[in-house]
Formats: sequence, structure tokens, C-alpha cells
Amino acid sequence: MTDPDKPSDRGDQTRSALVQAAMAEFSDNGYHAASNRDIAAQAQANQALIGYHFGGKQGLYLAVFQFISEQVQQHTGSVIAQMKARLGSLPEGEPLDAEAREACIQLVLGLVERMAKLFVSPLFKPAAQLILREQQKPTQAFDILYESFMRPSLQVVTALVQRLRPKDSREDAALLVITILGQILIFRAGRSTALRHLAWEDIGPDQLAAILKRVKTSTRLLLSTEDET
Amino acid sequence: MTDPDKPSDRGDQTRSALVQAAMAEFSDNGYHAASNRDIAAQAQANQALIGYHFGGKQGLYLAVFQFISEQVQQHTGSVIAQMKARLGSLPEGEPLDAEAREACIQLVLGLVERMAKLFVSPLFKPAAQLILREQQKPTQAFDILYESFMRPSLQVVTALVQRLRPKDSREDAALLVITILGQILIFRAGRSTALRHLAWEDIGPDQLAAILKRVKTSTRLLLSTEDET
DNA sequence: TTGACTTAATCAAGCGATTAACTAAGATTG
DNA sequence: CAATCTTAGTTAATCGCTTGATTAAGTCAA
Repeated sequence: MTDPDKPSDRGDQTRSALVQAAMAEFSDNGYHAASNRDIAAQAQANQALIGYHFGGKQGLYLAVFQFISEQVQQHTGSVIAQMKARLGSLPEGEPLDAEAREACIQLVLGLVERMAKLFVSPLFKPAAQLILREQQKPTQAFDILYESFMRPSLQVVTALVQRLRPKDSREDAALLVITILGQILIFRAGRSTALRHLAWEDIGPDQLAAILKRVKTSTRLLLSTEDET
Repeated sequence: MTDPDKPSDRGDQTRSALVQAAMAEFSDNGYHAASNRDIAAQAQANQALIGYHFGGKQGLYLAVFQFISEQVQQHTGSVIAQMKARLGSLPEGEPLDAEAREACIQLVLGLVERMAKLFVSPLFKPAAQLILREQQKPTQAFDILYESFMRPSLQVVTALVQRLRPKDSREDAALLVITILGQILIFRAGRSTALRHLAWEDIGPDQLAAILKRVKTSTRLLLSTEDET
């Protein structure tokens, strides 16, 4: 019964190893450049197992995005849940008092911090590259990403922002959320440019702290200031 | 002498056609997925001409980035020049008066507008995708991009920002510039997510106007507000 | 005629997919 | 109990096809 390293089925271990290897290979140079042979070799498995377990290269590709979605949800799920709870407990019709405003701002800043850490993490690099590529040429894989964690997160954050800036339309709030995200995303999407311009060799703890300070300051400012007309 | 559509050498036309076709093909699914045969076919040229004119696939790839660099410089060069001129004419040691501040802010907003238009333009889409890909795995091509137009632009904007926020260190200013850029970049790098969340089908003139309004408002705010400590 | 340019043909190498044969572990029999 | 069957997982080998590069022959304006 109590087997040491999970007896699970042999198949499960193989599938997992293939997905891990595939994520690395696909992210490295794209779907086409990754070869089933290389993926199998890196997973210490036979090439034909890709066909057996996933139906083929494309099936494996989609399985990678399933895996990524689960990973991200584990990382941000708790903050999103907190936001939903707070949103539900907010007085419905009327403006927020200072205390409630600050609590909401803290929630948004918390999510900003989590996402910044995720984007910058070396462990998340392969996944981030795959997500970025799907943004340029969305396939079926993008739907998996969007429905599983992007839509839920964006919706709840936007709702929160709209409570903080009651004069904003839903589109105004959504635009603000997107641009706040952009301030973080650029450290992944424009990584090399950012590093060179900042004369950083890498993004370590010190650099992450500097990024967070900048982005949190800006975000707080943007959430607190009503636009002039 | 006065030939209608440039007599130029046959070779020039072939090279140009190959570069254009290559940009489209490379951007579509990446370096490896693009085949010399497809590129040649789209350029209505023979496959072996790639070897003859560019030495091989990689040479053609680099030529594409030369071309992109020239394109971008034509698009943003004038604003950068204006900035350099303004920077030179600013009083050296002392804080700026309200008039000078506003002029500097307008210059930054002008660049923001140009870059937003560029990022969003369908014509620039292939180039943008190639630039994004080079950020994730920089090759020799990234050096071409960075040295030709990224470094000059970033340096002058950062210098301008530092005059607007004298308390900021050079790194503070650089960070602010990067995050402002991020607010624009996300509409290219995170295009699909942004479109879905905003319930936009595409980024047309109306959507571009909304983006510009949001980004310009935020940028002005960020440039004008000293950070609290 | 010269030299830049272009062409069709060919090469070895790598690709994704498929197949038939093999293994191991459970379930079903007599 | 043991012989047999069933099924999931795995393997090596092979298929037709496309890849980037090269080459020798050909074109064409100066």
C-alpha cells in the first residue's frame, strides 16, 4: 500500500515526464522547432509514446497548456478568491469609505506582486514564453489559458477597480487594468530591452524589489486619481 | 536614366522581395517553421537565391532585422531628434519652469503616441512579432535592433524624464520609462488577452483613441507626481 | 566576352506518424 | 493453485516527405 514514490500507473509518470519535456522544448524555439524525438529523449521515453498517450504532437502541445493553466491557478487562486469575497462583502450601491478603499487597493497590489513574481521567475520562463506566443497567433491552446485563469482574474480585478473609480465605465476600468498589467508584463515580454536599458545582468531579488516598488507606487497612484476631463 | 520604377539592379529587387517575404514567413511561426522554399515562392524567386544573396537562411534572417531597424528609425527618428534638441537647450543645473516642463511632457507623450500607433498597426505586426521573439531568446539580430534604435530612444527619453523628476536616480527614471512603455507594449505582446477582456474585435481608430487617452493620462500623471517615501 | 544573376536538379539529414512485436501486471478461468 | 487471457504500456524499425544547402548549367545586360 504505502509505496515510496507513488506507485501510480507507469503511464501517469510517462505522461508527466513528456509534458514537462515538451514544455521546455516547445518554449525554446516554438512548436515547429521542437521535435518529438528530442522531447522523448529529454523525457527518457520512446518517441512513439507521444502518439500513444497524446494522439500526436498537437495533442501533447495542448496537454502542456492544460498543465500550465493548473500551475498558474495554484499560484494566483487564493488572491482571486480573496478578491471575490471582498467584492461580495462590499456595500452595493454607495461609495467606499477610506478603510474599504485601502483594503481594495491592497488586494490589487497583492495580485500585482504575485504576477510580477511569476513573470520574473526563472521557473515560469518556459510557460511565459508559450503564453506570449499564443497571444500573437492564438490557437486552441489560448482558449484553455483564457477560460481557465485569465478571464476569472481579469473580471474580478476589473470589478474591484470599478468600485475604486466609480466614474469609470466598465471599458475605462478594463483599460486601466490592462495597462497596469502591461507595466509588469514588459519585464517578460521586453525582457532583454529592459535588462540592457537598466544595465541589469539578471532579475534577482534586488531587481524584483525595485520593480515592485515602481509598479506598486504607480498602481496606487493610478487607482487613487480620478481622470481629468 | 530616368527609369519609371527604379532601374536599380535586378539583384536589389530580388533582395528586397526576399527580405519582405522572409519577414512575413519568419514572423508567422518562427525561424524554424519558415522554409526557404516558401519564402522564395512568396518572393517569386528561386530558392537558391537565398544562398546566393544572403549566404543562407541565417543571413536572410539578419537582413530582415536590418530592414526592420531602418523602418522603425524612419518612424520615430524625428521625435527622437526633437527630444535631443530640447534636451540640449534646457538650462543645465536647475529645476525646470512650468513652461519647459510642459514642453518636455508633450515630447514624451508624442513619442508614446507614435509608439502606440506603431505597435498597433497591422503593417507593423510581422516586425513586432519578430522583435518580441528576439526578446525571449536574443540572437545577433537583437543587437542590431538595440543598437540601431532602442538604445538611442531609451537614452534620450530617460534623460528627459530625469529632468522632469530631478529627485529620481538614473535607475528610477529608467524603470519609469520601461513601465510606461509596458502600458503600450501590452497591446501587442498581450494582444489577444487585451482584446478579449475589452470585448474588442480588433484595434481600429476608435480603440486606438481609447488606448491613447488612457496611456497619455497615466503617463502625464506618472511624470508629474513625485513618489512618496 | 565578361561577370552578376538565376535556374533546375540533387544531396544527406531530420521530420511526424505508424506499425508490429514485446513486456508486465491483473483478471478470469479450469 | 496454476494456466490462460486481457489490456495498458513500451519498443525498435520503417514509411513518405520536407528541410537547408550545394552545384553545374544557363541567362542576360554592359
